[in-house]
Amino acid sequence: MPRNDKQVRLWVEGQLRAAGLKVTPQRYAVLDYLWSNRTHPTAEEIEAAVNQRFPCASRATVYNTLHALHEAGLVQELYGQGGVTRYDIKVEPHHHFICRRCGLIEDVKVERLSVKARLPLQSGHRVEELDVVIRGLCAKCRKIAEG
Amino acid sequence: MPRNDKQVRLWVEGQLRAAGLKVTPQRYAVLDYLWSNRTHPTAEEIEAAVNQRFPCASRATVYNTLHALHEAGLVQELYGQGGVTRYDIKVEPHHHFICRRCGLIEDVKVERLSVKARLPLQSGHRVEELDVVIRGLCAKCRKIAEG
DNA sequence: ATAACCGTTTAGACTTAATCTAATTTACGT
DNA sequence: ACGTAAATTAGATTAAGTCTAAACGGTTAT
Ligand SMILES: [Mn+2]
Ligand SMILES: [Mn+2]
Ligand SMILES: [Zn+2]
Ligand SMILES: [Zn+2]
Repeated sequence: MPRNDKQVRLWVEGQLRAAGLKVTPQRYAVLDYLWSNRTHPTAEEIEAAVNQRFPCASRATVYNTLHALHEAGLVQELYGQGGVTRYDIKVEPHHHFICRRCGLIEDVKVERLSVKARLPLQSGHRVEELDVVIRGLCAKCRKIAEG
Repeated sequence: MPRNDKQVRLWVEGQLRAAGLKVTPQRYAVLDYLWSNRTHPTAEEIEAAVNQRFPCASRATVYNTLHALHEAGLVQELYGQGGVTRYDIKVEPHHHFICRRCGLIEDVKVERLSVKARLPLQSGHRVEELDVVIRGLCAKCRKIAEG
């Protein structure tokens, strides 16, 4: 796990190369942003952040990159209410709490959840991944709702 | 659990009234359709099905109804790849398997999965619901992919 | 039954996340 | 350096879902 800027650079480049992707400034910027911002940003937020200093990535490229990273298993896509996909770097597996009122998304460590699937399913499907979304009211919205 | 048409009619009407909703032909049609079609249809599919005989529900009404039923806890919304929400009547809790290749959505009985959340979360959030999505390749796509 | 109220329905315009396209640029192996 | 396949781009396009203001119709009270 990289600690300083140089290590992050090498890690990001290594991850891209390992996924068979050319290392472009755009891809670097997107993956570097996701590495240092675990806030489940939307594609639009990523585009804005990445283009803050020197505009360098078009919308199409941001989407292309995110899809490539997703297929490479480096990035998780979160589909939620509102039809806006959010993106999350996949450094270690974790689940999510989502507040139904304010939309807050919070990581939930796997240790706080015990999920055991009786696998493989009888149907012959191959299970690759288990996404758990805990829904409810965050502490803040709870206060408001409970009065 | 209703068995014949008349019982279904009474059940559907009762559910609507219990949710504080007026019983309109449009709402009846949507809920009745979801009762008898557990295929995770999209709003568009529901609209088409409901309007097959006598057009009676506009797009806005289909969405209004689905949202009302969702808020009443009668209908579950499934957000997935492609930004198209799918709807599922909530008769008994269950989870879902989704094939990443062909998009197949299959119910997974809760008995096949043991999910235990160490709750409540320390954060003070109120947990209301646990959605589990099992992702992978369905038997059919598995064969194609594995050659 | 009648009336009146307010929740519900409606068509169609509108918003916007995401995709598509075809021309241009660029990373990288040789 | 060069050549080529891969990647980027601006802008048009698609389509899921929302919004609006006018008309309608369940429900309840009389
Ligand atoms: Mn996360
Ligand atoms: Mn289901
Ligand atoms: Zn909240
Ligand atoms: Zn499949």
